[in-house]
Amino acid sequence: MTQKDRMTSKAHFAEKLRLAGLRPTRQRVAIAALLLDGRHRHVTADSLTEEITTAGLHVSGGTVYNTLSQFTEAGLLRRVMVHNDYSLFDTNTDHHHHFYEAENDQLVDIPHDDVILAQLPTAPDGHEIKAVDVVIHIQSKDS
Amino acid sequence: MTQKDRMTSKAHFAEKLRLAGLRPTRQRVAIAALLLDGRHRHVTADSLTEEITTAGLHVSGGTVYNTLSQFTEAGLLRRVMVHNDYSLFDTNTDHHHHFYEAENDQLVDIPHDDVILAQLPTAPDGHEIKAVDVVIHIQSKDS
DNA sequence: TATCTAGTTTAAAATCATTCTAAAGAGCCT
DNA sequence: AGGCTCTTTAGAATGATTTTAAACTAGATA
Repeated sequence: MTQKDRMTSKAHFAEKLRLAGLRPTRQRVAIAALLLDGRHRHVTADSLTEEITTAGLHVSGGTVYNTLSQFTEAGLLRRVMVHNDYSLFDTNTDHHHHFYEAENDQLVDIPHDDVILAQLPTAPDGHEIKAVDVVIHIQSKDS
Repeated sequence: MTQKDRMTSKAHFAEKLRLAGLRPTRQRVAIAALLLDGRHRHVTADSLTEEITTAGLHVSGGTVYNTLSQFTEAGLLRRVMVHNDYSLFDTNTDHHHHFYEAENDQLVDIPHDDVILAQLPTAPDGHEIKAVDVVIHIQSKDS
C-alpha cells in the first residue's frame, strides 16, 4: 500500500464514520481502518486492542469498548451473542448466521446460501422485528 | 397444599435430581421445587435468590450460581443468550425460540406452533449439531 | 488563523456478575 | 454411628465493562 493509498483510505474511513453519524476522530478512524475494510471476521475488545498495539498505535481500553459499542449502534458492526464471557463483534453486518463451538470458543459463519429460515412468527402486538439471530451450537462428534 | 403433598413433592424433586445425577441436597431440592414444577418462565440468579428469600429460605449466592449451572448442565434448565449483562435461564427445555425486546429486557417465548426452521446447514466436518438457538429481536413500532 | 465549545479520549477507579477458596456441613454407604 | 466424598458457605478474587473527572480535539465561527 502506497502513502497515497493510505491517505485515501484514511479519508474513506473518515467519510464512512461521518455518514454513520460519528465524528471521525484519530482513534475511530484507526479502528475503522482495521475493522471496516470489508474483510469478514470476529473480534473482541481484547483482540482488537492487541491489533491496535501491533499496528504501533495506542487507544485506551475504555475507548476500544466505547468504539465497538458505537460502531455496533451505528450498524457498522454486529454484536454476536454466544456466551456471557465477553462480547464478540462481527465485521459482517449482512444477514447471516453462525455456528458456535463452545469447546474451543470458535465462531464460524454459516455460508450465506445455506438458507435456514422459512417463515417468521408475527411480532407481538405493537412490535416489529429488528433482527433475527440464529446460533447453531455444535460439538466434535467424538466428545 | 397439605403437609403430605409437600412431602410428596419434596420426594418428587429429590428423585428428579437423582435421575439427573445430582445429589438431592436441601438447597438443590428447594431450587428444584421453585423452578422445575412445570411452569415455564425465565429467571436470573438474582430473581431466583429473591424468590428463595421470599419463600423464607436461604441459599448462598455461590450456590445459586452453581445450582443454575448444574441444572443447565443436567438438562433441567436452558441458558438463553440474549445479551451480555447477566445469564438468563429458561425453565422450558423443550425446543422453542424467543422474542427479545432489548428496550425492556423482556424475553418472550415464541409459541411452539409458529414453526420457523426450514432446513439446517450441515455442521462442519467432524462436528454435529447440539442445539439451535433462534432469538428474534423486536422493538416497539414507535421507537 | 485564533478561538470556542461540544464531543472525545484518557488513565484510573468503580461496578457487578460470576467464580474461587478454605473451612464447616451434610448425604449416603457400611 | 463412622467415615468419605460431595456440597455449601461467606467472603475474597476475578475480569469484562463502565464510569469518572480532567485533558484534548474536531469542526464551526469570528
